[in-house]
Amino acid sequence: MEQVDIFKALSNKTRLQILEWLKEPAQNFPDQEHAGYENGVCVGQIQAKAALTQSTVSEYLSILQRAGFVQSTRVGQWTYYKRNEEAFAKLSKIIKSNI
Amino acid sequence: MEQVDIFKALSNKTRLQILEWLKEPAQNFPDQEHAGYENGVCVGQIQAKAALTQSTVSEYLSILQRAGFVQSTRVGQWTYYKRNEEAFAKLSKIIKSNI
DNA sequence: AAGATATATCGGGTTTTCCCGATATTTAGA
DNA sequence: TCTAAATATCGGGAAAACCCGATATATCTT
Repeated sequence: MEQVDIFKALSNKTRLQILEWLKEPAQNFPDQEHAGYENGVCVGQIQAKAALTQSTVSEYLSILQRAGFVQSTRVGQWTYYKRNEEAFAKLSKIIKSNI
Repeated sequence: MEQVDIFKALSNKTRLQILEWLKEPAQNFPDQEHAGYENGVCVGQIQAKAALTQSTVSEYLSILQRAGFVQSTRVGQWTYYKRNEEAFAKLSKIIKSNI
């Protein structure tokens, strides 16, 4: 993954919003309460909130995952996505000193 | 300037490279020695190193400036661009805590 | 004032991104 | 094993970004 692709992943309003939402899963996705939030939030919940099609949201999550900002866990027929805070810390450092 | 436009400004290899070059003006632009580096580096020097057309480089610098990453100073017929380190520090913090 | 130099702006062809609908894949349950 | 549900992948039209050449603007020199 090249530097520029990291920034491309963040160059979209919806993707930035998804990352924000995932900071507070319980508050932003109360409908998923029954399943808990240990593994993050499933695609369907994110899609409903983003108000885009399922395919688009799935692709966006894939882009964020390739860039390292989220990680996914498959549980049955659901795929849960949660933030990978290390990636943000790493990028923060890079911007502070390398760029 | 919206968050997403900050990242769009960084979503291009050449623009990232320009920002890197401007970290060490004397080393990366030795041909400008006579004029000093207090105000940064002039467009022509950056253009030569980037190997893109003058219009493209001028536009790229404008994009970086709108995003706050560089600031310009006009001296005679030259426009000098230098890094604005505050913008990087600010973005670093935002990524660490806000995004 | 006229010509030369440096930079900015404009118009547009090419490439990439956005976002969709259709379809394929994976897993659960009857 | 058949159907349903959740997600991933594919193909493509529309919008945006890339990058160019041509031209406009600003400043310097003569």
